[in-house]
Amino acid sequence: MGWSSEQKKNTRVKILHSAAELFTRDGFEQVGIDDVMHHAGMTRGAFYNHFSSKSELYAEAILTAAQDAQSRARQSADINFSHLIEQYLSLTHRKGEIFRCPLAFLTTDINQRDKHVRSAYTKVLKGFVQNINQLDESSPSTEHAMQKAVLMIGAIAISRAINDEQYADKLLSSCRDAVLS
Amino acid sequence: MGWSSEQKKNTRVKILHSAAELFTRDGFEQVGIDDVMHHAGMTRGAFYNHFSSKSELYAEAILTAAQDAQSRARQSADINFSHLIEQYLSLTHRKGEIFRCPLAFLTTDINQRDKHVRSAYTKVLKGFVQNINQLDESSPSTEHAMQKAVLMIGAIAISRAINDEQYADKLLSSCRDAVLS
DNA sequence: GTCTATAAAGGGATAGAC
DNA sequence: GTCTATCCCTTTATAGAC
Repeated sequence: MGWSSEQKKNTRVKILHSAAELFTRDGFEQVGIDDVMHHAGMTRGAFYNHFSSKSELYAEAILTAAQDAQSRARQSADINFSHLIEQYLSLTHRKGEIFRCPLAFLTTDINQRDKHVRSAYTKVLKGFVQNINQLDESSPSTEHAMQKAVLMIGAIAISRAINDEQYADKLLSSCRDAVLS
Repeated sequence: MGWSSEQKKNTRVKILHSAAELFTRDGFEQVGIDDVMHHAGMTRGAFYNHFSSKSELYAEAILTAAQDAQSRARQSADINFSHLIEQYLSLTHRKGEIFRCPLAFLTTDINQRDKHVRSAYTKVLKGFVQNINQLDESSPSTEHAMQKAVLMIGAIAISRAINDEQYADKLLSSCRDAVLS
């Protein structure tokens, strides 16, 4: 790979990280290509040298967002089941301050998009369930892993929607108890 | 109340049911005021005689959608805990064919909206948890009701996002088992 | 109270200079 | 490959006729 094409790949990666950050924060419709590019240090015109459409960007950004969230989460916790749960179902995650799992932050955003976006989301979800199944020593089955995944993702998604901080805290801690029991 | 103001209220209610149906199906951004009004049998200009903004309509439509979903669900099932669960976690609900719970269909749509929208969602969620707590005879506590609510809402929301029908079915049935156990 | 017409703003996508 | 400029369409919200 020559210098120019390597540079191009770096730019592409930079756009993807920018998109992952903005999309998970504000959703597909609220984020413009202008926002993504300016956040990456460029202007809108350069975008179409790297992606053919906003939707294509979104699909890839979901995969990037999942990787980003995982690597940021691992900086502050061991790879241990109960630590993973506590970090996922934390106030920090609910507020989206350090990492944002796209499964929880974009859940109902996905349904209306094209098949590539939905496939990306599906791929991330399957990896998430598999991770739980491997780390959880108490009950190794896909069904139990799915239940725990739904409790985790659902708790973050719902607690972010509601307006009552105390209720959100209680919801999170209730689900933490359920997943860890 | 005179004839004209009663007529006005009827029109308002008609707009709300139209909005509830379209918003739960396609989300806030995908639905225009034009769509809502034409689906209610009117044109866009008439809208602002009933609501001051799209956001205000959305907040009220969430409450209406919750009532509509509940009344439609009760037409085909007894008010019984296990029947409620089976209907909520059904293929019909996942596909949104007959009723659509706004808690599950609009989850991550809510976070970006104003406080009135979030308050409406919060109110519906609290009612949902309370309903579960009253109907569930096995474990009467707010914490258990919250866990079940998250499993139900999360399962529908996630299963609608993904692209793999078989996986979605397995996810739904796993959560059904968890809630009914 | 509902209609048509229009203002005003935003954003996806493309063209062409550099 | 990135820039500025522009096209074009959608959509919220308002004005004024009926």
